[in-house]
Amino acid sequence: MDHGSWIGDSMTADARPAAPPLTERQEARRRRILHASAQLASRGGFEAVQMREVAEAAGVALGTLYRYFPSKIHLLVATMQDQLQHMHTTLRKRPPAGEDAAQRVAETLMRAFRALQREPHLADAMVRALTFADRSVSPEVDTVSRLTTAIILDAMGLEHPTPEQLSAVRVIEHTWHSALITWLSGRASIAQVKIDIETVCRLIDLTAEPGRG
Amino acid sequence: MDHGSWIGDSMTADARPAAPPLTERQEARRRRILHASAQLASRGGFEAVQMREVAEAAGVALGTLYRYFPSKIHLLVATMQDQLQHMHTTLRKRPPAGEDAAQRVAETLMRAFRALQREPHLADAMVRALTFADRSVSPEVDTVSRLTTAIILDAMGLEHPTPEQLSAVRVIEHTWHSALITWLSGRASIAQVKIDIETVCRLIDLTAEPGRG
DNA sequence: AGCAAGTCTGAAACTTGTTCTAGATTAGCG
DNA sequence: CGCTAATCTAGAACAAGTTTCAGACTTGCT
Repeated sequence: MDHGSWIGDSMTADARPAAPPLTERQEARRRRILHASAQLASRGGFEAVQMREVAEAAGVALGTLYRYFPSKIHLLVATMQDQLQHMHTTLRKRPPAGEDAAQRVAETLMRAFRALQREPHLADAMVRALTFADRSVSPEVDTVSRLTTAIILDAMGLEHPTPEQLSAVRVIEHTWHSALITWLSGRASIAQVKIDIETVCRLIDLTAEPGRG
Repeated sequence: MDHGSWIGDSMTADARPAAPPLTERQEARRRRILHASAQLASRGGFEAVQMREVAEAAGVALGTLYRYFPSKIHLLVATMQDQLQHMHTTLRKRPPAGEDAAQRVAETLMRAFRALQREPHLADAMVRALTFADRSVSPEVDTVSRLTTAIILDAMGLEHPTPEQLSAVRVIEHTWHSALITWLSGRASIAQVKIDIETVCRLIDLTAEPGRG
């Protein structure tokens, strides 16, 4: 239940001193662990990411794995953070081309969705971990959430969103996560996820500032 | 991984013969189990619902518990089904009084939210189980989803919703579940959940049939 | 180089969800 | 009532996440 401080623990709030800078070998270990995690997840989803196997595949002792990531959930959320970062840079290269903000956001999310479809097991592991995470993972989940928000705001082309627009973005994120869950558990089709995304994106029109981008 | 057929397994599809009718003692056992589950969940949330403890509190052997509910997730989803049923009947007694459909839905969901706030640990256990459930629990999760849909449609006062309206309802459900998650994990305040609910309910206005209730 | 503090390893132990087994109990039926 | 199949019980066993520990290795510092 209680995890002490761990390697890479930067603690956003000022509760603890800033992150200890990682040595090169530590950085390499961290990367190997995340890579192993993503690899195993790609094979068999959440259940296939077994801590002993991750440790072995990363060439690291079990105790060390737990020092870097204090739980399986932490590990998978960090994996998602990693993947999202990739996606964000990829998306920045080819921004969506839609007419209005709603279209661009929908297009962006559908692009992300297609990427997830290529690795459905990985998506399963990451999304399940994200929604299952309890309070002890809040800072990490929050980072993921901020990244997602940034991606959506990018697509909207907004620098200084109004509170109303931020609400719409939050609702879009809610829908995005939950729609993914229903798809992953086989309760909704790809087409249905598409419809839901397009539906929720219409909220953006409701909050558009007249005479602005 | 593979659970055989179990007590109370009614199997909506015609893959298996219909539900074996439960004897009185079996019905009583099932109730005791669900009661124990809710009780333990109310104390300490998801983690506090431990299968051995549930079995003991229900006065039933561990193997029997698993015969009635093939996994902890199944048990908690069934618990949620149970609670939702109560809520539905309660809500029917005092229908929401708002002017338009969006207001009534928002009011209904906020009422449900307040009920959950009274037992936050129970809410934690049920909602986490619901979103963590994998394909093997799809039928049960689907039942919960249909119940939720029914509650929302009740609030809207619709008998024959259009496909567009059903999309809106699905998006509202997505927001509802995901907003609850963020609240439970301490990443969103009660006020923020309220705003998100009200925001997403504005979608209803977008899909209102002109000249109909 | 040589020491102190911190880190990593390998292996065992512990926890809780899940499965299995042998025998006792119960339900349905002639 | 007495039989048979299904169900229930107690308890062991197994699986995977998590914790712990003694000893080896690194790092930073002088």
